[in-house]
Amino acid sequence: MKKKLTRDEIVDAAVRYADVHGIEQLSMRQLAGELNCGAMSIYHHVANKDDLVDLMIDAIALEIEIPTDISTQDNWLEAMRALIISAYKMMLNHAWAPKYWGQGSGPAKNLYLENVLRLLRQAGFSEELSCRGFHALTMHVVGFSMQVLELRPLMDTKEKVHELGGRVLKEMSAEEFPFMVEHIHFHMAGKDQRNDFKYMLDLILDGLQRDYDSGVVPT
Amino acid sequence: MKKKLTRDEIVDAAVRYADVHGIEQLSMRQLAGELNCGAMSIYHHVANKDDLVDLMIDAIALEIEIPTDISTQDNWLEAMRALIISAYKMMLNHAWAPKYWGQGSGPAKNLYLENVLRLLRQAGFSEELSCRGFHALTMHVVGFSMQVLELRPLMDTKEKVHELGGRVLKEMSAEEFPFMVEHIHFHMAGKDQRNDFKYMLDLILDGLQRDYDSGVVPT
DNA sequence: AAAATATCCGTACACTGTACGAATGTCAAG
DNA sequence: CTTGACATTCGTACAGTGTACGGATATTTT
Repeated sequence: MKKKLTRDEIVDAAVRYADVHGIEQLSMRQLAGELNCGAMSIYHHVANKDDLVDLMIDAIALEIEIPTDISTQDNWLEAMRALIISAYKMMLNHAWAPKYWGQGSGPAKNLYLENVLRLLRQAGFSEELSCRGFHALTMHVVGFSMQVLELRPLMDTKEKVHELGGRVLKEMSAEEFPFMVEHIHFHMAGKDQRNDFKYMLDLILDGLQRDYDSGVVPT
Repeated sequence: MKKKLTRDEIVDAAVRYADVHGIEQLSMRQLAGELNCGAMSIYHHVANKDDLVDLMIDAIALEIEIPTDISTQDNWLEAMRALIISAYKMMLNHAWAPKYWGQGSGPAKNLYLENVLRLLRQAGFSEELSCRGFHALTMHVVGFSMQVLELRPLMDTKEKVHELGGRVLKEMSAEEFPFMVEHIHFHMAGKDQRNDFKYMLDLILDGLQRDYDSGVVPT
């Protein structure tokens, strides 16, 4: 018998492999190669591949920084901002995560979700408004990171932006899609250095705060 | 020789098959069975499976209702609302769409994106603010529909909501996750009949309008 | 020491995408 | 009508996938 194989080792190796090579390249045999073991050995610690992905999701969920009770008391808004941004950054560190985030449900992920809810409820939001805020915020993290992660590999250097922009522009007529062409030129000029994630995050948070202050009932 | 096979037939059949059985069940052989042809025949009309998915994306993009110039003149806001909601409804009709939306780039999809940009620019938004609005709105469609489509099959009937809620509650201790437990009970009570998609959409649109009125420069 | 259990892994099977080339149909020029 | 070029269909084959099964070996329990 070789070395003792553990669940955590397997999951860690799978996460690393997916980070580097993409999750579509992650197969049980590849992973076994990484772990210097036979492919079927993995199945003694993991039910099947879907189960493995679930465990991977919860492994990366651990990277989210959970607010302490102390940091909460000051003001819920800053604590929430930090929590959501931390979750967002975690997603950006694992390009495969947003697409699979939804199908996982482990303790670390639950702790994250619990804290989103907690900050809202303890700030005095009604169950209804908390429910709305909860879904809005968690959706924003997944949706935005997915969008960014699709675009980023195509535009992470100035050269690539130009190369891609040029290729797209060649196939797209300026008569048919004048605003798209303008938009691509805008990106190619490198003028999009804003942080839209935080902008939209504040949009949501401000909206929630307004509804809270005005006592609006969600409809 | 059997019947003449066309690209559109293939793509339509693929979309229907993915709608019914899920895209993960869509294989070239299954699709060939649906079309009463050999698996390899498909490759004469389609480069490979990725290409097929691209074509599927553009096929469903056709379902988005594009605003006419007339409907635009009244007010851009209502036209934009209608356009975005139409795109959202299209996504809901094709559960596999949001995950693959990003990797497709055909004329119908481009026309949709072009119109999002057009409405903003013709309403007088700067390039900068249009860029922000464009990404915010298109992201909202994909992100929100993905979230909804993950949850919906688990909670599309009262029985399933109860069954799922009960199962989750059994594994989740109320001491560890009190707010999650409360949240699940809230959903199980059927009190979440709001339309959060439109709520958040208006949040974005109002935010853009405010920035426009106050002449804020995106940072 | 013997039996039970945990862990590892080689083999096999049904499935996938698709490269290759052979078969068959369609059509145009001689 | 014949012939040659091209379009279209599809059978076979191959490498890769997830994983069921059962045998081998190590560890623990009795």
